[in-house]
Amino acid sequence: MGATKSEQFTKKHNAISTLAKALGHPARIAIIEYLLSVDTCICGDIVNELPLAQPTVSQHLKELKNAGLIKGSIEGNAICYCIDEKAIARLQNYFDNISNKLGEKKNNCC
Amino acid sequence: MGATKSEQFTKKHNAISTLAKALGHPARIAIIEYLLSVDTCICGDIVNELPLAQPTVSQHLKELKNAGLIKGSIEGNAICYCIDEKAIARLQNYFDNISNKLGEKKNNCC
DNA sequence: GAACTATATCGTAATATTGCAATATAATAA
DNA sequence: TTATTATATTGCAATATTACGATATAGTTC
Repeated sequence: MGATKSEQFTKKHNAISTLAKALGHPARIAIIEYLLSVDTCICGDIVNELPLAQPTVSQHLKELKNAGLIKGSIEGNAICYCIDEKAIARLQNYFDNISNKLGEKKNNCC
Repeated sequence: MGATKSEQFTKKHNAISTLAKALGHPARIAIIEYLLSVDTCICGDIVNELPLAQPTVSQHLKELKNAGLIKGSIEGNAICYCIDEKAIARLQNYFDNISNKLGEKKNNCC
């Protein structure tokens, strides 16, 4: 016991929870916000932006990448990490949808 | 070591990551979707909807509640759980914002 | 009151995540 | 080639999460 029973849930539920999970750490939100704030994509100084050691940052970047939230391309010596708009669009869509459905509901609730 | 260094990050980053983290499990997404699908709020049969034991479901509900994503009100013997629209609105807003900012950017990226 | 129903909490085992020092890899610069 | 720089991987300790049986709590019904 202890392992998440992901197989028991639908692909759709797993897909959304994977995206959400990747954003479920302040360091990873900070990374997303940093990528959003820099205009050109001279990333790599993300490490300097965060109060964490380089291996830890690398690990967080890997998780964001695995979840499909960011993508990285090699830029000579450094690596250029960017937000993947598709993942953001998927999340935006998801919450828009929930919001709409909540709006349609009669408020005979809690 | 091993504990998340949440204190090192801004309140805003922690606030969003807390919401995202709460949605970072397929069971909790399934709960949200179930709450969304039932019209009147005769909850309590969430346990029957999920492939998990009652204590586990109760724990997931607690986490959603702690994060502010759902609220519950006692309805006689049972409990009526509902989505908290404010939390959804916050998330919707957050991703809308990111999406907009990404749109404004010149695509000199990855 | 006792029995029943719905939910929460406790305790604990299995697993996952977080963080970092040390080290590896790979490109660039000297 | 030998630094130097940028990033990734390994290994491991600390902590957190997930899951559930057993049990507690609290309301309902009889």
